[in-house]
Amino acid sequence: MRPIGAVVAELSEEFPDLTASKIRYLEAEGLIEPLRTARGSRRYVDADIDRLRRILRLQRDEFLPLSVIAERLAQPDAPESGIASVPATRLRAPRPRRMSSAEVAQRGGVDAATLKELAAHGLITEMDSSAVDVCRLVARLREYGIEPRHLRSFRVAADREVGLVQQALAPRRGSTSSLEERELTAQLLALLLDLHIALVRQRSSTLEA
Amino acid sequence: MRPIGAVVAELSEEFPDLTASKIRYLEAEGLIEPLRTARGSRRYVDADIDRLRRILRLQRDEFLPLSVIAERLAQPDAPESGIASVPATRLRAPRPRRMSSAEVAQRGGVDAATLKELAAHGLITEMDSSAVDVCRLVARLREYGIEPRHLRSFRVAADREVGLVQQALAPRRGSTSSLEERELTAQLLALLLDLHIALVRQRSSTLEA
DNA sequence: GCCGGCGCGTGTCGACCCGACCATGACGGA
DNA sequence: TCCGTCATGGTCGGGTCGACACGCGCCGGC
Repeated sequence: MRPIGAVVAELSEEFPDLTASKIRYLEAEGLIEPLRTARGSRRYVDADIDRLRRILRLQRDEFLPLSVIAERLAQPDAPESGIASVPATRLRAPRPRRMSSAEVAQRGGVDAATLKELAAHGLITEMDSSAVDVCRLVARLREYGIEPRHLRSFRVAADREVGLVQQALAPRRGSTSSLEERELTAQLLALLLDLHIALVRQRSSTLEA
Repeated sequence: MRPIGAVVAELSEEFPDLTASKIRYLEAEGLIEPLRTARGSRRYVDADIDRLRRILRLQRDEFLPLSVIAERLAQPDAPESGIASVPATRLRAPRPRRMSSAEVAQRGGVDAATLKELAAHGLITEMDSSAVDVCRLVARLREYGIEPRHLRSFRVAADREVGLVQQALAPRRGSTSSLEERELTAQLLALLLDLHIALVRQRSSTLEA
């Protein structure tokens, strides 16, 4: 139950350039609706502050436009903890381009031996643009002392994840168009990915203690 | 080696409202620099098209402003396939709030029995806001016939992922500040998450065939 | 009397669209 | 062969929309 100035002060630690003007603007756009005193002065309760903080984070960290933020906040079943859902479009993604293993190694910034190792551990199954991603990530992980052999469990996890989707969609086989099926696959994968993220976060927060 | 109209036509399938005007604008902003004929007409090679496609995807799927897109494309070790890196900020995230299991069940939209089942399978270890996320995701997965018991492997995967980070950072224990350490943890987790995503994508693309 | 809050109008910046106007190259007809 | 016209592409300047910042004049309370 605080006036607008107090809100700015309270949030100015995390958002130094927050202004009263901006808060009023967000209200004008329908993103928040604080109480009003009899005189018309705005009063904010804790829930308003929470919502405001979420809005500002989505802006700052994910660069979302206000219209998208409004939608996202309107969906009550979206994850609430600051981890936004991985948009399905990112998994729907482009058809990967096939390339030679030499090209994969070069673009991925690893040598041929590493590439072989990755293939041996099942981390790379196809020589295409997704393999390039894997190479780059592996190269960066190496800086932290993490070697390809430490990553075998990731292969297993990915296999299971995809397998689960296949299994879940098996009953619908043939009854839907291939377009719908791709869409469903992407949605399910996105959900599972979110679950994975949520679990990792849960564990890593206990890790800090 | 095509003129601007051909580029628009080529990309109009994925980006129906792409215009020549927009492509010129992106060039003015320094995001692409096509070749020029002697007369001054723009000519685009395959690499330009690839880059353009990446720019447009980052705009459409992640709503990034052009300035951020420019930075991201300048970093050569970023994933290239349309799956952008999970921003570390999303894992750095807010301190989870502790709550009662009743509250978790209510906010997560599941019943007490389901919650117990999730705890039994190790999918929920703490009663806090991250647990709410897990509940919501599980509830939605149920619509596809995926039950908590199918998700045990996710727990294992998350445990290993966090364990790997712990192990990788163990040698630095004590030598860095706890702030730096949190930062490092977040970065490593983000990298591993990207790897997970890349692997899933690799597998799901072969699945379509 | 001054500070914090109010609404309102104007200004700015990013990301474009659009129209004016000009240059080129291909085509068909006189 | 020359001409008109059309499609395509170029620059340039102005207009729009979203997301604000800023300043104004005006209140009410201490």
